[in-house]
Amino acid sequence: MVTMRDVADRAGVSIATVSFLLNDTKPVTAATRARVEQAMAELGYRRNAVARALASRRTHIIAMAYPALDHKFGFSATEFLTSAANAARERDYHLVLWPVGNDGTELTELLGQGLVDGVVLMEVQLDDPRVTVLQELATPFAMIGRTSALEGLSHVDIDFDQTVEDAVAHLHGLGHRRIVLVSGNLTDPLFSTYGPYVRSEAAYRRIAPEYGLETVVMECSGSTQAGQEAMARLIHNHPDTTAVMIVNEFAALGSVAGLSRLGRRIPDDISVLPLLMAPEMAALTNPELTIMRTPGPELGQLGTEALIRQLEGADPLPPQLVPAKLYPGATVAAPTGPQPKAAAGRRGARKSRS
Amino acid sequence: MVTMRDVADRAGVSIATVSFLLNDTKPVTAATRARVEQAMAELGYRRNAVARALASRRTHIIAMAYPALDHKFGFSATEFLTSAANAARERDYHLVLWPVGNDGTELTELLGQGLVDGVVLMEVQLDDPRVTVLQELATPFAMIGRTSALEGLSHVDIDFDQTVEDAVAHLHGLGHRRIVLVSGNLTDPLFSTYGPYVRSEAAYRRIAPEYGLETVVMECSGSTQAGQEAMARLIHNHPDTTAVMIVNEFAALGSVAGLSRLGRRIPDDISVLPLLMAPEMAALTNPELTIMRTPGPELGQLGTEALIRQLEGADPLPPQLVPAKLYPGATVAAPTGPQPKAAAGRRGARKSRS
DNA sequence: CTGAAAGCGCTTACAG
DNA sequence: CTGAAAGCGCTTACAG
Repeated sequence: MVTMRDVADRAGVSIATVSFLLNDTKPVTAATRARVEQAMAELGYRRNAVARALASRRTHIIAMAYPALDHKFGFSATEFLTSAANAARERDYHLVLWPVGNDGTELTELLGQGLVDGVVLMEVQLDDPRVTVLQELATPFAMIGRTSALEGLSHVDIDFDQTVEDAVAHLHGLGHRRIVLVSGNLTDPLFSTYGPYVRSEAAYRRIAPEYGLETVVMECSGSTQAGQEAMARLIHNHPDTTAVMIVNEFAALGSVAGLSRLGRRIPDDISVLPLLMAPEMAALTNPELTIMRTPGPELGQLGTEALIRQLEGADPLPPQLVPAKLYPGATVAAPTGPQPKAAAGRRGARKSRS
Repeated sequence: MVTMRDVADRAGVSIATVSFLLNDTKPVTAATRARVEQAMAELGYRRNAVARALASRRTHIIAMAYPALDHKFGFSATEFLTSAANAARERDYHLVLWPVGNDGTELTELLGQGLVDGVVLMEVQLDDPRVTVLQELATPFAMIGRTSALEGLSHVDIDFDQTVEDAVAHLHGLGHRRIVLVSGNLTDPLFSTYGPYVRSEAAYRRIAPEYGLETVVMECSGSTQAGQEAMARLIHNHPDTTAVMIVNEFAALGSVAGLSRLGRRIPDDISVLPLLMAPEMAALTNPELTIMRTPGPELGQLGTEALIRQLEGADPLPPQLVPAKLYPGATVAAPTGPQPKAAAGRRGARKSRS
């Protein structure tokens, strides 16, 4: 292995000088620089990351902590992960993947090893024990998602308000007046404080009335099976529904299969609009889904960037909320059947929202 | 930060003794052990991973190198990744994710940093430049997948022969005599040497005749769109096909949609059997797919295990080939239409393969 | 069974 | 602008 010592000897300088040049931490004359750079090139020198980490107390490794047991690792999670890994690489950091429980004990254990400079937290609960752990250990971190209490916490997240607003506006504009939201299974303690469900539902309950719409929220677990079953309940309990918005991406896929099996034509009889989904997944159904596209690549990048800025002492990245944007497919269209009276009578009831 | 020095002082021993005990590398008397362990507990000592790495030349970090640009990161890849990350954690290793190109230049760059003990290679090409790089740098590695030349290379992979054999046997047993294989797009230089396509096709060409079947191989890129289009060609060129086996998981999903749009009933008119797919994906179609289930969790775990054994100098794990197993769904059934003469005439032509 | 000491390959005050 | 030296927190021959 070629060390800094070797380079210094060949260039006729001290190892300190090599280090200064390498890190651009002190000025070096052009002549010295040339000699050192030539020596490095000739020897094929590569700076040892471990030694650097020990001496500088900065490993340039960040961890992505995701609660493996509790959340399926779907397409969206994959987008977060790969974009975070790429963003880290671009900034000369490494990303390690830490599958940990939601309770923070494993996180404590891992952080104790001193291997990482900071942590990107995925699938954040409204009250997340991992946040407490990180704060107690004074470990820099950024959240992809948000706890309820946020003061001073670095985070990026989906803008659920804007996403739901855009989705409702789109459907309403097409003429839909019976729009149901399929959210999560809030009786499951794990998901009753899961941001995407809670925030989507809150946004829907606030926005739908502004459009003169009745609010109907259905609970549904995050699996294709559950999504399929939910559609049977929907048809039974809310037969006049013309459009369904659905939060979980797996359930959304199941809903299409479910409606088809129940003999409902999409989008002629009913429109389906997932609120959070990756395009790769949208292409999997027949017809291809119209979706609100999860900003996974953006958020993975932003979350990583927010963390690295903290680590480098740069200006902090302000919290960013990014909406899911409409990504056209073939499951949303104007309703064709007769409009329910109540809704029809409310046309124009939409409040101005300039 | 509590260091080994602090522990040693409080226990009244040298730091060497603490290290010996911690690593179980030299015997320590019960009395000494008790004192040291108490000191560690009282101080909340955690061994610093970076210092250990520098002194021992073993970082306990392994990298998963995946060619991000060239391969979609689908469900199967996610299964490999998460199971590898879990396996690493269980053995007290960390897994970093390296999105790298297929050509090995970035890999060289990253390996030079000395951060990882070894590499798990994903999406291995038959002739993979990354393998050359790893060998030249004498970096331990394990492949999930296989190059053509294998002597001495640690690897785990799908058992394509067994998988295709099982799939053909299953379909044949149900009465199918016109079984088409939809493989990859071999005109694309990147995929003409991609193991899953090449090996599936080779296995099919070898096995089908043993069952008295005519071999028909269709090319198809790895997207839902391509899978859909391939079905139009299939219906046109090979109208008497009763069953289709399809390698790529995205194309497989598209094929179901494509056949439906073309008015073919699945499985009444035609059976569909993907050769490599994750169950989460199989649930997405209507009807739900019968699949050969990719052994992603097994292979991710085995590949990681194979690498770690090399690193620890344990008995090497022999190369493992794991077949995809039949995972029942609703897209495979006995053919209902009239059997084509040629095939019918060959019944019983199956060679004995005891 | 235990310890003193060298060393892993860097970074970083400190001095000049 | 450059260098000598201490130190990061461990592991590991070597000696006893």
